[in-house]
Amino acid sequence: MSLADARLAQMAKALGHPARVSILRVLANHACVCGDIVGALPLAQSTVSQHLKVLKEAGWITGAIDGPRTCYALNRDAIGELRSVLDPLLGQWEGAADCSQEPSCT
Amino acid sequence: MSLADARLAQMAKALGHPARVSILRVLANHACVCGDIVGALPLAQSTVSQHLKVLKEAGWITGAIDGPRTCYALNRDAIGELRSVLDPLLGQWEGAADCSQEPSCT
DNA sequence: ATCGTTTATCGTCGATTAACGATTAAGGAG
DNA sequence: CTCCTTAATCGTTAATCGACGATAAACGAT
Repeated sequence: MSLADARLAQMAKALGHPARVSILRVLANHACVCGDIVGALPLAQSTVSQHLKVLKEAGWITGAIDGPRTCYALNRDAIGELRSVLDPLLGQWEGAADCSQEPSCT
Repeated sequence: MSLADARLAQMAKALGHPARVSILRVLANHACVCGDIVGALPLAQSTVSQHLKVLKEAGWITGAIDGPRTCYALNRDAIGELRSVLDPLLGQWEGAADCSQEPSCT
């Protein structure tokens, strides 16, 4: 229930949709497009806009207004943040007790 | 839309709830408990059971039946799988074009 | 000032999720 | 066999999500 749990859950939740993973992949390859994402995905413009909003609120991307369009880019800080939150959890993995050898389970 | 996208989304979606992150943390610390998780979280037994089911279906944990109880453990393979899917994506990050310097955005 | 382009927001609808209590199923202990 | 414990499942309810079309807002160009 820690704050880190909530933050990790927020980032993971934003990742938890195939369309949003695809969007991140598009942004990783290309530069920062916007309406181009609509062209790259089989989704309506409003739907893509919604997904972008979710990703932005979770901190995965940034959006810069550029005239009539908005330029989206990956947020590099998000990587570090994800790793800093995920690694401690995954690090414990390695040393985690194995059920089948634990007396509490047999 | 690749298969990897769907898999990543599936794992992330399962992580995308604070209670499930907490459950993973409990399993990382302790050994593999089961009803103990109910005691560690402010949730009803049926709710915890549901979350465990989600985590198991996503491959995050394994469940071994042990008499009248079930012993849950972190699935070590999940770490590797997550990393193998996530790292290539995050790796592209570093080389991703920056919006503010791209001609397509100015 | 008006038009066309681009994106965000609104309203809606069906599907899914999260939570709970109640019930059922499976074993171990007496 | 009968209790007791443990966990999974069922049924329900409220809330959230995902998708869409339609609309509105912001801006550049004519």
